[in-house]
Amino acid sequence: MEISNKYNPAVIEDKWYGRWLKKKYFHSEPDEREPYTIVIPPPNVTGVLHMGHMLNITLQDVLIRRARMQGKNACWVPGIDHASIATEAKVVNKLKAEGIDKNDISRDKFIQYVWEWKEKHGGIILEQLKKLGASCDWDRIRFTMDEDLSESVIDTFIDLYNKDLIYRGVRMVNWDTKAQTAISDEEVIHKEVQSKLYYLRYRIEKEENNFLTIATTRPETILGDTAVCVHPDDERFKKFHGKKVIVPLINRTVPVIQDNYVDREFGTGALKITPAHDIHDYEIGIRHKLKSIDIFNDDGTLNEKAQLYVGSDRFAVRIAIVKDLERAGNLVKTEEYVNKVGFSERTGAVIEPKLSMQWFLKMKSFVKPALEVVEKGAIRFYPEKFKNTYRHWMVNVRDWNISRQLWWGQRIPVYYLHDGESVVAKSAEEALVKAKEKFNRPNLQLNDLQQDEDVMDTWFSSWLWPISVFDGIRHPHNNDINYYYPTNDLVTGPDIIFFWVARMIMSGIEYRKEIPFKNVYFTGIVRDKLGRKMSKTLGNSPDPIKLIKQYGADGVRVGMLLTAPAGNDLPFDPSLCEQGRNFSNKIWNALRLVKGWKIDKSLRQNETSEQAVSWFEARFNQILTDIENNFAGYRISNALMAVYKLIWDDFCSWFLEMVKPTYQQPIDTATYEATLTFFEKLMKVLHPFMPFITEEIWHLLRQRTQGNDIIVAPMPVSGSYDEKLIAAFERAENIISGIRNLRREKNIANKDNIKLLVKAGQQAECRFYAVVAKMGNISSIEMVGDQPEGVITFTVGAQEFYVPIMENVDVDSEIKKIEEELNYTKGFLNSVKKKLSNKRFVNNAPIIVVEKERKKQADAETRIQVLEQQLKALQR
RNA sequence: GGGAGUUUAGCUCAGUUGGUUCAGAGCAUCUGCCUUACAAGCAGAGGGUCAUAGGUUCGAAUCCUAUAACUCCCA
Repeated sequence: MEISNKYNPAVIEDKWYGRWLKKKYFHSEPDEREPYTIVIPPPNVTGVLHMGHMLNITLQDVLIRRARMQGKNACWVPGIDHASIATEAKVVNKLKAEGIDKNDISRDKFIQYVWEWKEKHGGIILEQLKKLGASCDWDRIRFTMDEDLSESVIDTFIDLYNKDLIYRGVRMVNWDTKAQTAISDEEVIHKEVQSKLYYLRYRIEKEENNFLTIATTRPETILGDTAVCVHPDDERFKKFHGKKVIVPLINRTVPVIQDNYVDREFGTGALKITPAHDIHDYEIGIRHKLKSIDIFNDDGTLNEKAQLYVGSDRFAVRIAIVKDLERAGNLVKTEEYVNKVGFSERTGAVIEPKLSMQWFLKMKSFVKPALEVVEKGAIRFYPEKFKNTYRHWMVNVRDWNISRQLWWGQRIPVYYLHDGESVVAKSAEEALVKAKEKFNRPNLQLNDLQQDEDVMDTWFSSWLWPISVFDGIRHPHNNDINYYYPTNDLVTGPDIIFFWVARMIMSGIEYRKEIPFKNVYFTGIVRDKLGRKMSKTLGNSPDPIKLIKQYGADGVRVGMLLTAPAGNDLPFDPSLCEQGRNFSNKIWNALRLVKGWKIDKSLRQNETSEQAVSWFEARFNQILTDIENNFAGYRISNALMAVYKLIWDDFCSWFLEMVKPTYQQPIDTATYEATLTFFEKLMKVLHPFMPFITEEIWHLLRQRTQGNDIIVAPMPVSGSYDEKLIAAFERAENIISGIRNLRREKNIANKDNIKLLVKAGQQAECRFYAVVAKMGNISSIEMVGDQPEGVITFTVGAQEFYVPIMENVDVDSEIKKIEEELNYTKGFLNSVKKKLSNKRFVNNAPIIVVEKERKKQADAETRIQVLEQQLKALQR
């Protein structure tokens, strides 16, 4: 068989992905097997594949493929979410470019445009996932705006409303002036910025030259001031108590009030109060029954209530008003100042605290059970440290603002009458029936009802995801939800622990009385080499599709996983994928070697091969146990590293070298069969990590019947193994390494065979001498009594070995070598003796530990004896 | 301002309830090899005061206290 000497992934990957799809291996239907379920964290409909997805998806694919091979009914549900703000912004911009203003078209027309956009550009990302090998059940793709999922969202709203958990009210919200909608607390990013602190003086009413000075970072908001506040105990301001001051430029008279909130150390100790535009001022305003003057329009420009600068943007006004204040003599001084400013996660706009009417979900009743399932371990977090973050948020949780002033999303199912009364219903028709009854007004018509203009937060769809993808909200007893829920593992980033993970736990308990998943694996955040988050604006993210072309999907998967332990940041360097590609190539070449062998059925298995096979059998089971433990603890990268070394070091470097027949010689059947079987097992263990190359090799190793594909082959399970055998082999490895060192030192080429003499004694025996002979190219191994003339020596443990050499032995260098070893061993012995002579150690330490030390002492002593004898022999 | 976490080799990280000369892995580096599967390779080697200072203990990378630096979350 001709197999190219470089592995070529591109063709093979497309071929196998196509066949897997065709055979429906990814598809799952409920049956009698144990289910294993993952729901994908739905990417944005607007998104394109980035490195974060690559990591996340690779991990999920590893888990799902492993479960599939373990005989479970594996179901990985893919999907996308509608990303209300981002998508709406995209479409608004697109329309603007075409000369269409959103405000000039109807809501229905706009939504139609969004759907068109979605059909054309949405969900590219899912197609890209296929390139990576993702084995999602593509027949189960869900979209948060699908009819059934939308209905689930509406039903949930109505249900929670009826349970009195949803309310509407005017609150201070985070206003995104660009998207012109409120956003939740979690969508605000606080960043430190360099700004200025302006000291402004307010004249005291009815007094000519008496002023009170305040400090502010937002001078433009003085136009909305309704008070100035000082600390009640602050001596400096006692004289102003009960007085009034005049707001500069607009000459509004406002009271000086007292409140403990004021930080006396900050600024001048006096605070201007603008209840409409600051959350703390808002609260003070309520306490002191202050008026609230909202001076901003929704887009961040000033309205007529500001009196001045009407129509100008808030940041332009800041510059202008400072000049005017200076001119009017109110600006005392300006200081440089670093403060934290909130930005919109979606649009980047500076958040404007704004009073507005919104819908909220009460969170309090959800907290206790949602916290408990994590605290008590019903749901486990990997790494565990995120429990702290979760707890902290839960304990301090605030009501969730679920309304958004947008059109793209599920519209709030509340219908208002002209007099402001309202009903909550699934449709206008239903609302009409309800309204007629509720208000006893049988003559009401459909056009007497006006539906709420707002839509719901996208996360209000996502929090139902593990339930709604199986239609478990609308039909709580259907087969799918009963079978697949709760799901098993969730793989996601720690950045959405509150947005999403916490809320799914809440909704799961509320609607299924059960947790939505058992384990949450938090991935690291993919960063560039300099530690910066990968982002489009920085342009520091490599194109995943290009990477796959360059290194193969398997190579990229390995590259992502090897250095990505859970929860740690992953500083990504494309050269990591090179390691993955090299590994593919290594495996490929192992295949070429094995498939190149000629088999001779008449040949009996030689001793070396027999030993090699018995060792690898044991070694495989030993490492497989490790791998299983790593999976159990979600140490996925450790599991991969273990297979990597098992294949590269143990299988390729040791096993294959041991059983490899000499050039152009045939191999016996028993060894050949054993080799193929090992190779097969290794490919199975590796398959979840590197699905493509393993499937290809699976089919090249042996003829397979229809349907005998590795993707559905049973995963090997670790068996017991002989630890003594493995230890004995390690000793053989040490002997071989001794021989290799000796060859290098004495410049004896590998192809020149040598003799090995073993000093007779207790430790002289080794069950792997045949292996030693082959790997060291030894012509014969003989037992001898005393050290013969003309040999050089090396020791393994306390066992001496001699190799006769042609040239004269360099006595001096031999002596030096032995003296070095002797020194080291004596030092070691000393430290052990010191320990043992310490009575408190011997009395207090566990017996096993003391025994170990005694054994060390004995071993060191015999070794010293041996070395000293060698030294004597040389010095003769 | 409040909270959490991190600090071990050039880089990324292991190090399980203190106990082997305990300081480890992968990559990178260096040396020697085109040895008939693989130079995308083989055989070797070097490299760390376990952030700092105290403490507990027979014994500390591991437990405690303080300090420093960094990261994240929240207000």
